[in-house]
Amino acid sequence: MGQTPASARDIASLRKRLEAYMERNGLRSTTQRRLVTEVFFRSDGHVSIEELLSAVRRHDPRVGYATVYRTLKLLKESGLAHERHFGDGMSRYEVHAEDEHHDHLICTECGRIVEFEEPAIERLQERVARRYGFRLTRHKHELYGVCPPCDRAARGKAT
Amino acid sequence: MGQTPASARDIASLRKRLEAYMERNGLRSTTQRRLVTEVFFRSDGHVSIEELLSAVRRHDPRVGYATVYRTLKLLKESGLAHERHFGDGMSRYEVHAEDEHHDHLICTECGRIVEFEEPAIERLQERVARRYGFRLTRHKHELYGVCPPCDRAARGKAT
DNA sequence: GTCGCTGCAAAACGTTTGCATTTAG
DNA sequence: CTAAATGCAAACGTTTTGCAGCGAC
Repeated sequence: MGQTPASARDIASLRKRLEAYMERNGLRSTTQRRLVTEVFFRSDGHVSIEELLSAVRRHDPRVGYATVYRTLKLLKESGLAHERHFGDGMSRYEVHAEDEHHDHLICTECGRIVEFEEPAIERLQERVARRYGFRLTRHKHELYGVCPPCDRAARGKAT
Repeated sequence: MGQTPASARDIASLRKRLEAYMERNGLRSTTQRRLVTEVFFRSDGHVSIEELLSAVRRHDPRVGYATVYRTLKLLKESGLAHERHFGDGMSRYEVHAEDEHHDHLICTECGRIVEFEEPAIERLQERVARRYGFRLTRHKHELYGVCPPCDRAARGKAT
């Protein structure tokens, strides 16, 4: 599923896309940038800047906040990362695989994030947009609720 | 439609719900609180704190930011307001009519917000949640795109 | 007279930016 | 050598909070 880190083959392709983008824009491949992007590509799920930075710092403790922010901005611009806001106050980032698209189910108890795809919903969205004459560019669809383990725990405690 | 201010009857009911909530919780009905809530109930669409505060200050210039924030927190907690985040960096609030539910189409050019309802999508959401065993509590569904006037303007300029 | 509320200003939060220094090309 | 990238700390915009004084009940 989408929660698992990108495979070796995927990472090679991500690296390649990034290099192409950087070359095209006269950007430089620095030690820190390589480190941050590699850690990001291998991360699973939906990382925050904090999480990313502390993972990066395990390899090189001198890397600063700003570099991580700037590198993720670059990844967004190059289309390799998606920025998400799940209402916990900070941005989270996930690897953007060229083709695939999904939305999210979020557990309000433990913060677990599950990805889902539902083509029927996508089609209906297009219909809604057409109804109002909008040309759709993107969307955000998040379902908030309680995941099975948390729900069991809650029911256990109550009564 | 949902964009228009609540009618006189609605406002009476909102006021009543708020009073009940305040009484239940031993809260006090102050001049500022009444002013902020009245302005909010009469507002149409999706107000930001800034917009709300400046509307409030037209009636009483001494009211401070903190009061508006605190009053909106109260309105959220009492279930009378919904907080929304459309990615422009600040929270927006809308009156939460007991029964009705809708989602949003947002124009990325001019910021226009259109509300929509699509029961078929709601049903599919439930199905997705069931698929993963989640007990759904709420959701966020936003479609971003270009509204008809902006789209026309864009096409006019190009080519 | 309580105790909750207000207004102010200060702090907090995640994020961005200016600048001197380092480093890739 | 030049221009881009780094790391730090300071600035940012939004939201929250501490506190002395005020006002509802």
